Amino acid sequence: MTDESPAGSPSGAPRAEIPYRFERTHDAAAVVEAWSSLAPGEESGVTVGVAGRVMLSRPQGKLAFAELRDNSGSVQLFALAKVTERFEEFAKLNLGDWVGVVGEVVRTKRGELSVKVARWDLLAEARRNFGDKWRGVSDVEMRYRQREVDLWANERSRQLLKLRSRVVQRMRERLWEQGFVEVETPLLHPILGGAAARPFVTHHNAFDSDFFLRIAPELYLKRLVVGGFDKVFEIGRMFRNEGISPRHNPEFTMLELYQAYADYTDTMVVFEELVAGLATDLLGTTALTYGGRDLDLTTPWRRAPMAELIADATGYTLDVRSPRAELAKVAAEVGLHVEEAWGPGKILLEIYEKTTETELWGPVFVTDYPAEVSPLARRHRDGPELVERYEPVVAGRELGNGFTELVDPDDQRARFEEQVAAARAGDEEAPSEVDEEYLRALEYGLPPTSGFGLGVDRLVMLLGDVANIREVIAFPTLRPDRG
RNA sequence: GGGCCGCUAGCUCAUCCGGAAGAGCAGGGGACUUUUAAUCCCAAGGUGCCGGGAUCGAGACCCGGGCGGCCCA
Repeated sequence: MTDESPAGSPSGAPRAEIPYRFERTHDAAAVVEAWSSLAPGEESGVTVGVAGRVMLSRPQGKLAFAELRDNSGSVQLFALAKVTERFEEFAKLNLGDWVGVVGEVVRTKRGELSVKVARWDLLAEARRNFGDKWRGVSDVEMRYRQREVDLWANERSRQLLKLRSRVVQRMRERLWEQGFVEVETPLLHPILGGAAARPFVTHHNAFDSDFFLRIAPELYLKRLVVGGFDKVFEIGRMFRNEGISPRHNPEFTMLELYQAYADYTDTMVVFEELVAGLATDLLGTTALTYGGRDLDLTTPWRRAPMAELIADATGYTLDVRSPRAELAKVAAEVGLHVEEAWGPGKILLEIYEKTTETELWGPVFVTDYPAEVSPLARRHRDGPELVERYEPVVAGRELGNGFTELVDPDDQRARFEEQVAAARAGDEEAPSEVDEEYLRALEYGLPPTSGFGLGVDRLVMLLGDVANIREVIAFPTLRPDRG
């Protein structure tokens, strides 16, 4: 179904040769805007060059009308046998054909602003059609596998990818304005690190060694802080070898940011101001609607410890210091299968994710995570079982993850060793060896630092009000169709 | 990984007690000097996702597989 034959067949009539370039003077939106006050039946006397796809065609004897669509919008083409060169051929243009047109801007008697075609070139022939001209393409599989068709057929798809582009652009500009330096760190990692996730593995031939596609840039970015970049960020692709769902794509885009001399209370402010600012830049407001429900991103956002939120949601008073047996009992009551290897912190986190996170509409910073599940975060100033970590939760999902960074090389080594032990016990999301290069960097001295990651795809979903991550990814990962 | 649903013309969809597969749009031919999903006439267009099975007979029923969607883990 993805390899259908070309629709119909060319008429066989000789087509003009495809030119190598076309001199465009205006895009469709510019024409429509510049001549908005032209009266019905009036001719502007100005000749323009426009180009795009023919999305509707209405030949009518010695006249022909067509809708020309380009990246900016649409404008009508108006052809007359007496005026338009190769009129017969123009009247036979197929939907989807690309044309470049030179002609005068006029408004028809019926009031439609048009370019009256004098000269024109076929710029590309559409040998395949672009779906039903009224209903477009709705087959979800086709929309994702043949995104080029979807983008022409569905305005909404185009809007979402444009929104994504503007989100990333404004994100960069805002961070630059705040003095953050944008950097790029390796995608090929010799050791797993920076997050808990199963990796993709690849192979470098010359070194004859395996590399992991990165699951997070965290350790490299903090090494740059050690090197003196006190405000850094990276926007880039991450790869996690996990299942696909409406909220997960195996490759996704993350902003990760670090600021020296700051703790987690400082970067929570950076986070909420960034997200609220982007909403204002792109939607003009922080009062959103998501999935038909109001969502107010106005700062400051609520901050609440995980244990408090669990108590609110479930009535259970628990924290990381609760006896493991008690935590396990509650976990079982809420339907979790508790594994032997889970300590109290892991059980508490699972209870939170199962019972509480999806119920949080937010925005809210869930704070103070168990140290056991946060190997890169600094222990809480109020007690070593917790760390100074937060996850901003919006619409029942985490939008990011941040913390006061662990700067003590001895504690970091101990945490790495716990992870390696977990990997030996079968945890496929844990690194199998201690990252000595990172520990060495910490030994050179990492000042007090805080940072966060922000899921760019999920942010665009939120701002664009869509439920499926694939809507905001140009080419989402699909199973190869070898049917 | 499990459950439910979907897959019919290039696109959007019908057909449904199991009895030789239809429409609109697109594409082809023709008419039409101000159209707006233009209209009208003509002709053409199918491996009913793939493979098995029961049946005189399957797009439809059964089994297996593929791809996708949603939900759950």
